[in-house]
Amino acid sequence: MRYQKPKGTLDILPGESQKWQYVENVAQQIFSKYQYQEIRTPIFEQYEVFARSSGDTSDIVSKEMYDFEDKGGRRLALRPEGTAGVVRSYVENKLFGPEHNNPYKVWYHGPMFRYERPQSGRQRQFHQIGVEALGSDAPEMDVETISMALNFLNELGLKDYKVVLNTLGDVQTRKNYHQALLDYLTPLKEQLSADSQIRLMKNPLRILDSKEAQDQKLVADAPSILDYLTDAAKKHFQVVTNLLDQIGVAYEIDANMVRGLDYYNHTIFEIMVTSPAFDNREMTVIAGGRYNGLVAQLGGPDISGVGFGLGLERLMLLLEQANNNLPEFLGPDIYLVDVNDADSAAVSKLLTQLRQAGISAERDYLHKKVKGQFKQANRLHAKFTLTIGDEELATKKAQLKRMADGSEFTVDLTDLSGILQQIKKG
RNA sequence: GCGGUAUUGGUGAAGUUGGUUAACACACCGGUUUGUGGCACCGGCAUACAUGAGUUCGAGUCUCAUAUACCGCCCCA
Repeated sequence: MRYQKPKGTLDILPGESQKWQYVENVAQQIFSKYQYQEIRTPIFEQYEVFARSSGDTSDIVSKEMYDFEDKGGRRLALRPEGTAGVVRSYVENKLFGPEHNNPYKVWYHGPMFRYERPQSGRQRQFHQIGVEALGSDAPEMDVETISMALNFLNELGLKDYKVVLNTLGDVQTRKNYHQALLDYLTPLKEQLSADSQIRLMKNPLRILDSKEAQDQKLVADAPSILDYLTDAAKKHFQVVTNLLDQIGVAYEIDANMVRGLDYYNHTIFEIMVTSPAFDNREMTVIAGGRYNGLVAQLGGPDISGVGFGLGLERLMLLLEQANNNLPEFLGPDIYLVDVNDADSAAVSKLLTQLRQAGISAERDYLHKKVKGQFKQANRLHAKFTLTIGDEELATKKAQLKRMADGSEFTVDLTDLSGILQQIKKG
């Protein structure tokens, strides 16, 4: 039997994992400047948490969710996205209460699961970093969210992106527009693609997003949601765009941009990039928006939220392409060579002392000969080697060799700080 | 869920109309150097061609099924 990882999953091996740590560290740094703190919620939740929040007819719920029954007969699901779990936690822990700071700002990172066909940058287990700000319906909060996303990308050295913006308005807007769209499209039903004919019943907004040429032609003359905004919704969006203008964030408005999840309203945005990593096709790396009403939907008070999520697999492809100086794993500062097994205990003892003194140190564990140990030290990119044998142990003097140029220094084995000093000099 | 392409050692791969020991290179290990790396030379390294069936005297080479990867659709991060 030959085992292989499940379809659509990835081993993130050493070498690769450094990049992930780097990105997560940058996220942590940037987000904390905006006073976001990390939250860790379960990887699985009650099925209903996702079904209720995302919408029963959404693709995620209807065909992409990993749902299962546990041994106690509970219906659970692996999280397909991060927001629902965070909101559930916010409600369950009553984080809206007066003793907590609101807006309550959290970020998270971790694996998400969707049962779909894997492709480049798309996995069944994939990873997202996301942020949520709960408890403010101020448009300023939308803008902060967008600018934080951009700040994050900038810090990673990614520059070639554009911000695409739209508004889905409030409940009344949605209702009015929904009807207007139906009025327009229903007579044209026969001209729509087969997929879009189904969408017409389930979620007509999605037709706006169709890639079928025949649909796009019809959509071009469809009513725009921007003409159906209520006064309040219009005002909210205006403040958002004004603020973006004032802080110098360029954006495009795409009135046809929609969302696969039902819980969004008001401002939605995507940050898109065009990169050789995706064959120079436009690709969304960050998507977010406002979801007033979701907290209430999951049993909490009528509290607003806004956030975004980004796919780490896609981000990694971009970073590789951008070829920014990503961190590499460094070899040991010193590699201890033991000449024969009898000296092994002394070597291990010194090794421990060196590590306790705060430097990275390594030795041989394969009983290699001296030559082999030097090869190994070279391969690990060790900065120094220290050779220890009977003679050295007897005289307490040993040769510290700088691997870069081969120069050697005699050091006193009883003088740990002297050795450390020499190593720190490089 | 639908369609297309692919799958040979640790890696990159060659494998002719199905017919002896699965080429070559890199990496790795060992030796030349009985205590010192990066170079050179020598040697070693796939009972095995994704898995399972089938056709055949004989299959890495043909057929079918399954798995996985990649690409497109759907959808999305």
